[in-house]
This record gives sequence, structure tokens and C-alpha cells, in this order.
Amino acid sequence: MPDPSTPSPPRAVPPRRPARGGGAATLADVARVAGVAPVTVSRAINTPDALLPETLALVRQAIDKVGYVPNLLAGGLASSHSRLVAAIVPSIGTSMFAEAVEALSDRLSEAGYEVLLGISGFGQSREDELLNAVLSRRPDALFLIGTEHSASARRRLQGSGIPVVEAWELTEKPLDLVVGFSHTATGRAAAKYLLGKGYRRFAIIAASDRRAMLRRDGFLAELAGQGVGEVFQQPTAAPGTVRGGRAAFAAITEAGPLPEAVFCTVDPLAHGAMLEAQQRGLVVPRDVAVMGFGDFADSAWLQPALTTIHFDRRRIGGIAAEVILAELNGKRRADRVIDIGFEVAARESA
Amino acid sequence: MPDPSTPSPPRAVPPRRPARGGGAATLADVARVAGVAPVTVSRAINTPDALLPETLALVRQAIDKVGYVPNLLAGGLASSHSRLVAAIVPSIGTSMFAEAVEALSDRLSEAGYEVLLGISGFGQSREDELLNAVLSRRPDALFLIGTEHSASARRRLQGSGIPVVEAWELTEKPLDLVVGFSHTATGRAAAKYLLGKGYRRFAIIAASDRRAMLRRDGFLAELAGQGVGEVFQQPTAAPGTVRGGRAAFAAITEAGPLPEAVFCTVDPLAHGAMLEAQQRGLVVPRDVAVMGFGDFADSAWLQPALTTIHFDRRRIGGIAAEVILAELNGKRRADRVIDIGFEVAARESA
DNA sequence: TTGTACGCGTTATCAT
DNA sequence: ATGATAACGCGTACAA
Repeated sequence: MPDPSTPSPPRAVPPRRPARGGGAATLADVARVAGVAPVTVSRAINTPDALLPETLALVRQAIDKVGYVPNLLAGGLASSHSRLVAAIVPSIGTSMFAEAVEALSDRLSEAGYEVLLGISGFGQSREDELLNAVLSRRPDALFLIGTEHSASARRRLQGSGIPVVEAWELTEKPLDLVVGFSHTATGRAAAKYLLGKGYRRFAIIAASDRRAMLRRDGFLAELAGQGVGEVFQQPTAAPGTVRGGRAAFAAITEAGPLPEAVFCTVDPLAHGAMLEAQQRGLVVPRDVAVMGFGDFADSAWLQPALTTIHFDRRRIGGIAAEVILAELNGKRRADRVIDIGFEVAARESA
Repeated sequence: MPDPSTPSPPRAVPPRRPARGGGAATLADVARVAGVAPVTVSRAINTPDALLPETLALVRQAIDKVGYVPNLLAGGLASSHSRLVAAIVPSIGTSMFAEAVEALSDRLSEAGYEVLLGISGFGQSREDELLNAVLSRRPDALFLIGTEHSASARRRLQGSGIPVVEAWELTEKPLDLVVGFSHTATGRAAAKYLLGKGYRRFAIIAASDRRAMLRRDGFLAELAGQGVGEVFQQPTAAPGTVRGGRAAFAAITEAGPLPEAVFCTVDPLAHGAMLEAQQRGLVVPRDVAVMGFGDFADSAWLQPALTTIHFDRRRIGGIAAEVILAELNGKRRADRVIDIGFEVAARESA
């Protein structure tokens, strides 16, 4: 073994840390200072009740003295228990999924878990490669948005042996656990609400993402069931935006007679539709009713005339966290598919 | 050593995974199947160019066959290089910081790094405990919002030996790297803009968070420099909301004569102020001008009359990622404090 | 180009 | 209640 004090040869890139060993204090360092065995330090951290109060105090002093920070890479390796939960979501830039991830993280961090974030994007999803990257960290559980995954993803997820929560929608074939609500049912609810208001001539502005199309399908199915067969459909790109909603509403007005009500598969589209309606001198809902989905926080204030579908985004994350923690604590619950429901938030001036 | 086939004693909580060993395939498994040494498999993954194409092919086949997923806990422990970047932000529920984190994650994941998410909250910050939790994972770098940290946090961060990026604002005493802009300067810019429009009687609605107060101070300083000493100040709780803006604007109108212009330290406050103004029969900006900060994407469409301060939230995350990657690659850059700037986005109908 | 030997920092297991 | 020892799965240094 070479003399440790031998100066290393010059390098192109002087590393901030030595190639070997972080230089940080280790369990062994603490143990030496405290005059105990390393395992005792480990216990002082993980199962303090198993130590005599005096030994515990001794170790804690030593920990402070050397500024010890546990190395969870090592701990995770030894225990095959990373205390990491991976969350793979399409995006956190819009508040859609961000609030759920925040609630997830809040609850998990109380329990000593951290969230590993993976952003898969909307279009052709990077979920598969992300899954690989994330699985390399050996997370203790997984939180995913949606229930559509590639065949290989499904295979790896089921073979992973860890709890997997699919969120945001429901499914007949859950991988493991599910926390969401029925998008078809929200579409139906929108249709029922508008029919109840007496409207009969409809248009729908639908973003071209899968869950939005489920809402559209539910809407159309309910209308068809009530004898309303003709609905003007205006598709638009995903994710739905205010700009897209404006353009879509403009297209609707120019395509023929004004419908009595327009259902938009997501709130930003509805905001855009209302804005365009205003600009064309129309009053919502007197001249045309607009209904949205998602209940974005500020919309209630900015657009008091907008009726929308409300569901609790934070609650999805919070329940997912509870479900995950329960599984990790060995309390396998019977209800593997949890429907958090939704409600019609009527805001049109009565 | 007991016979491995010995049935384990009954447990209260049958673990999903065996206590020891994940059961997953390891480097050694792949090596055995491929008929090479473990280190060769390691090289096939990390430095494929160092292998003969035929050996590489052999190993890759074996990897597929056994479904090998590298264990980065082990890899990180061995190399003291976790390929993890921790991001500690007050919140991701509003798009404020979420977009920056998303951009950070996007860029980092291209380079093989993952983001470990820590949410510290707004009030009395949990940054310190989060820091501990996060440092236990041995991240290769840190991304933080803001430049105010507790003394112990500063100490630990500087002792950590890893690149630290403080984002969102600038500072005289950077811990390491900084990516942000001057909040005082944005306040000054707002004042200059409104003075340039000819306004002389102002009110300001300021949220009680530190950076918002810097913007307020800049605003007031610029006005004072131009001889405008009296400004009606309406404080409000942090973070600023539409609701808070409405209430604040109401308080302003009831406190005395209407100001010519109102500066709000963040857009939601401005939205609220405009909404309240409308409800009182006032036209913006004819009767009272309103100026905001942040340029939330949709506000341009919903509130075409609102002039605001624009800065690129995604860019903060993107540049932070670049800076971090550069440091990790040993390219220590000279400019440790990066000002990404901002601009006045005038949207008042001319 | 490939392999051998060892250590990374911690926890599980079994003993005392 | 505490300790000794052996993994955990991989990367690094050096040898071949």
C-alpha cells in the first residue's frame, strides 16, 4: 500500500473531493470518539430506545462533535432500504401535478422518506428510460401519473417488488395501488349539469391527451343517452392552454350557429374560450355557457362565471403517501384502488 | 451458516423483500452469464469504448438476459459520486419555482443526474432539517432558492465540498454559485416605468416575504430619488394571492383618494387588485394603473391591461443545471454570480 | 483489453 | 445492552 501522504500526480481536472472517500466523518469516527463500537452508533440513530440513556448521550455528543452526517447510500446498500420514493410525472410546471407531488413529498418527508423526481414530459413519453434511471436508485416505492405504461414498463414495475401507486385515474388492471377518479364520470357529470340547466345545443373543446378524451367521451355518452346526438367537436393540442381555448372558441363561432354551452376538457381552455367570447361581445353564461375541468385556484376569482369540475390535487398526493407508508410498514390494505371522487363546482351567477 | 432453505420463523409483517439482498440481478450475475469478470460488466456500462466490440456485445446480451438494473446505491458508495442533485425549494405548488425545478431536472437528466426534491415551505423554514436529510444522500450538488440560510446551514454547505447554487436573487456573500437577478432593481424598474408614464401618486401592495420587500424597497428608493416621497403602503401576507390583492386594493380605495398607479410585488396581488378595481367600476389603466411582477404565463391573456416584470423562470433552472454540470466536470467557471436579468413587459393598451 | 484485490460506510446476524 | 463479523453491490488502482 502506497504512503497515503504521497502527493497524487497532477491532473487535468483537480477534483473537489478526493477520488476515494468523501473525507466526511463516518460511523467509525463517531464510535472512536465515543469509545463504543460502530454498531452502537448505528443503533443510537436508528433504534435509540435500545441503548442505555447514558450510552446514547455519549454517542450523541460524539456525533455533534465530529459533525457526523449519516451516509444513506451505504445504509441503503446494507439494508436494501433506500428511504426514497420516486415520483414520475409528465410535468410540474403547471400546477396540475405539482400540487400532488408537493403533498406527497410533505407527508413522506415527515416519515423520513425523500422524493426522487422524474419528469417524463407530455408527448411520446420518456417514462421508460426514466424508469430505468430511477429504479437504479432502488426506491422503496413508486408514484406514477396515469395507468398507461409500455409493456416493458409494466413488466419491470411488477417485477420490482416495491409498492407502485398509479395516480390520477382509475383502471381495471392496476399494477398495484391506484389513487384517482373516473374521468369518464367527470364528463358525464358535466353533461348532466348542463342538461339540468336546460341547454340542448353543445360544443366541446377537447385537448388531445388520453384522459381529456375520456372526459370528452363521458360527456358525449351522457348526452347521447339523453337524446342529444349532435355535438360540435373542436379538438385542440395537448396540453390545453388559454391560447388554444381562444382559437378553438373562435373556430366554433365561425363554424355555424352559437351553441348554448361549451364544455372544455381542461380549465385553461375554458379561460381562453371565455376570453374570446368576451372579445366577441358575448356574455358568459347569458349568451353562451362555458364549463371547464380542474378548478385551478385562481380561476374562481378571475372567472366567477366559470363552472368547473373540482378535484383535490393535493389529496391525491397525500393519500398516495399514506398508502405507500402503510405498505412499507407491512400493513397491506384491502382497498387497492381508491376513488377520491370529484364535484361540480357551480360558479355561474344563479 | 444455516441452511438457506430453512423456512424463516413467522413474522408479524412478512416483508415484500428479503431482509438481505434485493434478489435483483447483480454485476456478478451478469458477469457469470457473459463469462467475463464483474469489472468488465462495469466497464460495459460506464466506459463501453474501453471494451472490444465483441465483449461489449456479449455483456449487453447478458444484461438483457438477466434483466440487470445497476444499483446506484452501491455505485455511489464505491465512487462517492451519487449522480444526484438535491433541489430545496419553498414550494412547487405554484408555478413560481416549479418551472425552474423542471428545467433543472430536464437538463440534468440528460446528463445522467436525477433530482432529489426537498420542499421547505414558506414560513419559518424547514430548510435546516431538510438539508440534513438531503445531505445524507450524498448529492453531488445542491440547488437552493434564495440566499438567506441559517448560520449552521451556511457552515454545513460550505463544508460539504459540493457545488451549491443559490438561485432567484443575487448576493454579496455567495456560498458558492449564484443564478438570479436583483429584486431591488426590478422595483426600481417598475418605478421608472410608471414615472415615465407620467404618474406621480402611487400606492404599493407588498407581500411580507423578503424578496418582495426588496422589490418594494427598490420601488420606493427610485421614487424618492425622483422627488416622490409619499407612497401609500399596503402590506399583505406572503405569499401574495388574488384574494389578498382584492382586499388590499379595497383598503387602498377606502383609505383616501385613488392613486394614479399601484405597484404589486407579485402578479397574483395585481390580478386581485384589477379584479377589485373592475368591481368598483374602475377601468384599468384609465382610472388607475396596475403593475405586477412575475409574468405568470396566463396573465397576459387574462389581463391584457397588466404591465408586469418578466423574468425567465425556466432559464434559472437551466443555467443552474449548466453551471452545476460544468463544476462536476471540473470546469470551474470564473463568473460565479450570474445575473439573468429581467424586463418590463408593458401590456397596457398604448 | 481484461482481470485481481480491496475498500466504500452501513446494517443484519449471531454472540456475549 | 453491546460487540464482532460478514455481507450489501459496485468502482478504483494496479497488475497482467
